[in-house]
Amino acid sequence: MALSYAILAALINQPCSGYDLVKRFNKSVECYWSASHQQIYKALAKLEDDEHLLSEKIEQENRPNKKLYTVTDSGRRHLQQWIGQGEAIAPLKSDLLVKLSVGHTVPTETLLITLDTYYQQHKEKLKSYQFIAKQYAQRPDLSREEQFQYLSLRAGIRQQLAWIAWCEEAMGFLGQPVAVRESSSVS
Amino acid sequence: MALSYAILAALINQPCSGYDLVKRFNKSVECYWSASHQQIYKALAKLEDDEHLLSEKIEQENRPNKKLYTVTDSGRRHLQQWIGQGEAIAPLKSDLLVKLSVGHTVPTETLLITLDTYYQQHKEKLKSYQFIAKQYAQRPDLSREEQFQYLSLRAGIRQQLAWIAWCEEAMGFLGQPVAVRESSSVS
DNA sequence: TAACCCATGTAACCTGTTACATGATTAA
DNA sequence: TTAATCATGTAACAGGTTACATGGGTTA
Repeated sequence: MALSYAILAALINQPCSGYDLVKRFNKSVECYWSASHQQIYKALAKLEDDEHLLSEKIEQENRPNKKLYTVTDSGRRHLQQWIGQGEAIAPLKSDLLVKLSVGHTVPTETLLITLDTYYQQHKEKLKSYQFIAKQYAQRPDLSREEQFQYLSLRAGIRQQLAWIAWCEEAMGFLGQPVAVRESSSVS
Repeated sequence: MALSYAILAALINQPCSGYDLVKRFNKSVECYWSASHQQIYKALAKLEDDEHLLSEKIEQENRPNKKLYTVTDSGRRHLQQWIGQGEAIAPLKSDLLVKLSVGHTVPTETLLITLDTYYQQHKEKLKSYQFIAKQYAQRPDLSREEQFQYLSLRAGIRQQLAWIAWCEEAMGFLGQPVAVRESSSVS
């Protein structure tokens, strides 16, 4: 359900092919939803069937043909009415928290190793978000459209910062020096 | 998959029936995973079948009988090896962010109303987390088991705080006075 | 007497993941 | 010549949601 809306949202900003959508969904930010190409192609077919999307066949030389998808008026209305709906927030689901909540059943060393794999990933993600954010922040002439994208991006950054801060708290609790690897080494 | 582990984690702390598990999963915190009773009963049956759980039939008067589930040695090992595994962090999926990223396509007023429904829910959730956290914080004699639960809870709190701060930022961006309803009214 | 709690399930459906399939072009 | 990119799909399966089912006991 939400996937269809995420697709409409992506295509309303920039029409493209299924293949390109997959990249936009899974590479970097831009999208606050994720899906496999199988899901996306299926959802695109459904949306076209429901006349929320129009596809135009683009013939190409030296590479496969592709379909360019554009949002119809009906699709736009469909998306707009969804935006107007307040929904229940998704319940927190985190395998890391499940693991930590029974941390007393495994050796501290094991926990630290596991925790660190999550920690590194959150730091990576933060870095890639901040890289994009910097490009927005440096320009004073953002369009309203871009301002909204920037705003959403800042939520992603806040999330990652929250996770990172907590990982460091957890590492501290586990009695281990934080920041051995790279961050905040003084001097 | 992760659901089975979440069940093992919950039952290792405190054996109980399927019915009670449902409550522990969905009421308040304690669990960092969620599931419907249908899912839980199914997963319990599977876990018992795989000998990670043992069930004991409890006969009751004046109410239906129930099954008390306990984690077996095999179940404990199964959980422990999972805890030792680092996994890829779940990609951020947020319908609110999808909505805001195309905020320019709807009236500001609509966005504010939608945003507020999420905002209120995050504040509610935070309040309930903090209520439980206070009980942990007031006691200096926490067991190691409880310390780990408290630690996990603090992650939930950080998440909610991050969402709340961002909602306020977004409301500010939309040019609306924040905190009309209750929070941080000075004097 | 209506609604809710206790307690456990089945069935149909939708969503999401993994594996499989094709076939030309281009870069290492 | 191996792997990666472009481009779009099908099929089987696992995970999750919604609806349906039962039936006594308690609370308003």
